[in-house]
Amino acid sequence: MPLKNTGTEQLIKDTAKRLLFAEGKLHATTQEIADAAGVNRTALHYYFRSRDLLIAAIFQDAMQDLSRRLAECMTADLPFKAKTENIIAVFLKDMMAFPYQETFLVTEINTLGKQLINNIESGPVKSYLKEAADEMKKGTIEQMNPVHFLMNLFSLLSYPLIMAPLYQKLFQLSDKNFKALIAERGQLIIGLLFREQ
Amino acid sequence: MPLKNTGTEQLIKDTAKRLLFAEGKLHATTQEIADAAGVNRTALHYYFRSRDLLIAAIFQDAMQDLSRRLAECMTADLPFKAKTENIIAVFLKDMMAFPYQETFLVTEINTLGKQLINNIESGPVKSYLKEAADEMKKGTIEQMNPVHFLMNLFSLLSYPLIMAPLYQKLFQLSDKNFKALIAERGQLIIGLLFREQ
DNA sequence: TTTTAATTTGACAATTTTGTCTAACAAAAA
DNA sequence: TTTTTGTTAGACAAAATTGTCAAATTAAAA
Repeated sequence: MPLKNTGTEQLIKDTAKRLLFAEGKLHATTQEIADAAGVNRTALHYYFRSRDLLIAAIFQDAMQDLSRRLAECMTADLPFKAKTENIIAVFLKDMMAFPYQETFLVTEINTLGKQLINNIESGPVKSYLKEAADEMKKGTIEQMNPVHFLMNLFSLLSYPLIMAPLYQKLFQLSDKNFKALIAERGQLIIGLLFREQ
Repeated sequence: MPLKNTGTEQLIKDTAKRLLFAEGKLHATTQEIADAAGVNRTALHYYFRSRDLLIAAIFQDAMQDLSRRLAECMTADLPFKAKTENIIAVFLKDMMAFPYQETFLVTEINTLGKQLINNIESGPVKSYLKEAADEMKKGTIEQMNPVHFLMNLFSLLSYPLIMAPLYQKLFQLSDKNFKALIAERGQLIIGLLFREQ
């Protein structure tokens, strides 16, 4: 008999991702996840066997998603600056929806060990770094280790969103004003990373 | 009778901070903390009553430490660029020792609520932002909302260290090479934030 | 409709984690 | 030395969290 595919398995995973990646509740229990999904906690065991396996599935999904996004963005058939603008658009959007995804990944790696990372493809990143090096020779971007360039890019994109709860208070910004600031950052980052044309 | 002050209370807190802030094990249990400190788990209850209170104490300490560092750095009696260089030195050193301190703060805020932040002093930051605005008028730094300038600064400083476990793999860097890269970032950040002299 | 199998659920069990209590221990004071 | 009190540790209890099982439900297949 084929699966009925009621969507519950996906619902559980999506709900867990919302709690973990969007709301940043990294200690979420199976009960909290089940409640948020509106299903009995047993369903979680039916589909994933155990909490650890659910977390492992979410971890793998997130790693694969990150790998896929990197591969798509880094190897897009675009000139370097346009490619970088696309990276910013894609990652900024993703960070706004799921600011704590990378934090979750790192926390899991820190608690379970680095062997969790087995399948992250570094090829696409390598080729982007090579392009960045070429741009530096051309003089369109500052001379530096290309790894710095990429770390700068991701830092400027991601960190403000990860630290939003702290920074909103520190800078005394309303939700609305903070969002407006974040929306400005795409352009601003381009301006910082590329020399004035 | 005076306290014997065996240092155990401080030892427990320091050990917990090491696990949480340095090793990034945000799910550390009381047993793990006690074991790492080499004390009986009961000692933890003797000094802090409960796990929640220990976490609360650590949270308050971290917030106060952050506040203090901000106040000291932001109001130092130095010209703007030197002040910024000092901020970089101070925060880079701290991030190298405790990369997950801010992550811990944000995670706690996300799980327990924003009312956790009651006593962060925004005055010193405000005055630094004002100075940054003045520099923009003078033209030594790019024109932008000063909040962006400060978010850029902290992002460039902090994010690479927080994401080290991921980035080392993604960039295929040994511990040694990664450390060397991080050590370069102070200068690099200054170069990015300040116009060529 | 009846059958069949996937799904969902509630009750219960096991495990993990946290918290308490009492006694042992250690060091300063009497 | 004896007393006193802060500290530490082991045994036990409670609570929270996770895991299991069997029955009920649902929807597709026969």
